[in-house]
Amino acid sequence: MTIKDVARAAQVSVATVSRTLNGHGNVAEEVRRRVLAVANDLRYTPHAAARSLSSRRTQTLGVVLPDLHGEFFSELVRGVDQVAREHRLHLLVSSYHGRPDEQVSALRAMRGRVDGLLVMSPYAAAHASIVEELSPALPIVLINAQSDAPEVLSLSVDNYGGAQAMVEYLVASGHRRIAFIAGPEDNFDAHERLRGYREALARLLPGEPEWVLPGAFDEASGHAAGQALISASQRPDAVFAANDMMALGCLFSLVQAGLKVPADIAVTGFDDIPLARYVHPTLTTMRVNIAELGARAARLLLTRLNVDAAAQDAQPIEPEPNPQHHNQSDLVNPRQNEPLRPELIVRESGARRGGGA
Amino acid sequence: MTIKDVARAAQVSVATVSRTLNGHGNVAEEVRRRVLAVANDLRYTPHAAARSLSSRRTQTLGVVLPDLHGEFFSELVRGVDQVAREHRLHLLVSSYHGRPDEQVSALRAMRGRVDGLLVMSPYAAAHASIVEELSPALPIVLINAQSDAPEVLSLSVDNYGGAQAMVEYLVASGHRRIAFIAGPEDNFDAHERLRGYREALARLLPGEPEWVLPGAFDEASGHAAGQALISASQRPDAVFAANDMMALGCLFSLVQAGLKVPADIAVTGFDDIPLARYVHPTLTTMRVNIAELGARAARLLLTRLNVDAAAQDAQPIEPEPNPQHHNQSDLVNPRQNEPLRPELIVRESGARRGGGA
DNA sequence: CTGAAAGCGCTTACAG
DNA sequence: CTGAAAGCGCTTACAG
Repeated sequence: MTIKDVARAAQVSVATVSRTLNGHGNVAEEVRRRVLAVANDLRYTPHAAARSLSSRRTQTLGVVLPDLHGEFFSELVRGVDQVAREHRLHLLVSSYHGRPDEQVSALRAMRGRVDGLLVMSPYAAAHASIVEELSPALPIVLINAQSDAPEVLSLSVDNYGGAQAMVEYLVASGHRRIAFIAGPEDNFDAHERLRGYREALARLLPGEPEWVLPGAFDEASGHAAGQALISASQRPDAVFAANDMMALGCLFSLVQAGLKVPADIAVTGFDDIPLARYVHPTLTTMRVNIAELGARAARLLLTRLNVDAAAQDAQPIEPEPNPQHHNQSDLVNPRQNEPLRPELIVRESGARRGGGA
Repeated sequence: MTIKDVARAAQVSVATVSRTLNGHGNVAEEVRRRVLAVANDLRYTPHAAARSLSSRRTQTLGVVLPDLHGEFFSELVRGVDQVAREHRLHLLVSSYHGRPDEQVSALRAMRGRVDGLLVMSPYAAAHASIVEELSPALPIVLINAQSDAPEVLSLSVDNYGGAQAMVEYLVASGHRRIAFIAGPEDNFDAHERLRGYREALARLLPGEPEWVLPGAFDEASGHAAGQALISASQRPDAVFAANDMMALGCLFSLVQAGLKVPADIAVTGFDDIPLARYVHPTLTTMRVNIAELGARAARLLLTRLNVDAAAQDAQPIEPEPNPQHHNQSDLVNPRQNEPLRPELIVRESGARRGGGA
């Protein structure tokens, strides 16, 4: 069942069938109807690979993630999927399970499969070379990472500002000795959050020393940090964990030790995972709208794709821009690559220190 | 950068380059090395669409889901992804957001994009026609649904057996009046769980009447069911919710009303969502290993693909089977399409009725 | 508005 | 073991 069969049945050339099916307009109305009717009767669907090969377009967006585990990635994919659907694009997902060499081949294999790529790489700039190798040929948007290559767009979460906002909140709530449970050394988000903690602490409480405990973004390391705090000679007023899983681990260890949260010690996190609102006490945290991050990254990529397409269209004859090219004026929003601001979610665990100051 | 460039640089024909890159073996060792070196130098990657068009293989598995929201789907995709990676296959994901008409076009559009399809459709047999239309051309594995078409494979969770096991546990724990919070009418899983509850109740407690409350698989309906139970003239000993979210909603409403769980009333769920181990009391439930479901569905699809490929290979000349064809003997496991058995996870909320019987 | 034909970049019998 | 050539199923200038 190919375009030839449709052409034969409709008594036209394959060129006319192609033009009709692609809505090129320059087809006589009567012929158009006939072709559409025949194609429908025959349940004809164009063969995607053939179409991609000749049109140089795959109608597919690639998403390359470090992993598919957990809510973060499913939310991200959900946001990307939503935008892709709006534009009738398909989604090819790929993960590299922490193996950078696999990511290289995964990225290379995208050639001829996707029109553009969304790449998430929390390991700071680890994959810069491959991205820069690909990006002239394939539009790429980096999520939560940066690249020196000017043609590589990127979109990130304002972890630095978010961490500052949390410290500001804790200080405003009367806390002074604020400990921080850091994330993995090689993690970009973790770094930015630590940097935000340090900056805000130095700015708001100039005399106060910083207090940083190591962590690995998992519950166990939060638990360990909590136990370290319990046995410290002087306990902090508040603990700010670089993510919610560690905050929960810490929370559990404090509660186990008989401490009251937040009366004895406040605990806050970062991410607003679903669990945050179910634990007792409920967790104060910074919410990051991951689906929104995915959706915005996808839109950013689409602008690149449309710009490129428009540039190609224009080359042959007229260099003047065609404003109605895709009726997607919302996509040329200049603020679209601004970092996403996390939102403070106040719940029980970070409440005001008993009676103020 | 095409295969021609590589051929020219290596001073061989494109056919030889193709054979080398595809590991066909019948290439002189010296030539093979030269081609590989040149291809590597040139950073050549075959164009996927061109390859697909001529080889009739896309090296891609399609996953069509009702939605991408939530842990269930991310776990499923994770399991599929793992198997796909092992076989160096790509993953095209698609969701239809509850719109059956969209699913039809989504499925059609898979032509030429994927070698096989994993389709999840909890709305009982709603999409039978489209699946049956496609399946002669495209191998399909249905997840948690069945089809009359014999060529459509399917894999499901043994919700019926799982629900029975939960009732058996509750009865063995001394509970007699066991209420059930049902799921959506049109949901296949929900139906099977209700059926399991009814069967086990009739079998184990012949005199006891069944007690079914409506629900919608969300927390709110579980909460409503809980309130209905509280105001009932005689409270049940235990409530078995058709999924965890409803169990949690019910749990919260009972605790709010001052009841003790499980002392006053036991509450159990189904699914073992992450929250289940964090609520108080922790939730007794049936665990369904969704990633395993995805992985097994993918393996089942792969056997179909390999069988078909083998059949094609065999047709031209020799009908004898080639046992070493893919060295994937684990894939021809005859038990591979057996339903996945959920596992009882005993936690606090479903504990033994005070002192037995 | 329509058709004949070239071409997209590969793979694969077919000959040698 | 190797190459010339057909063919996969489309799209798209190019003519008319």
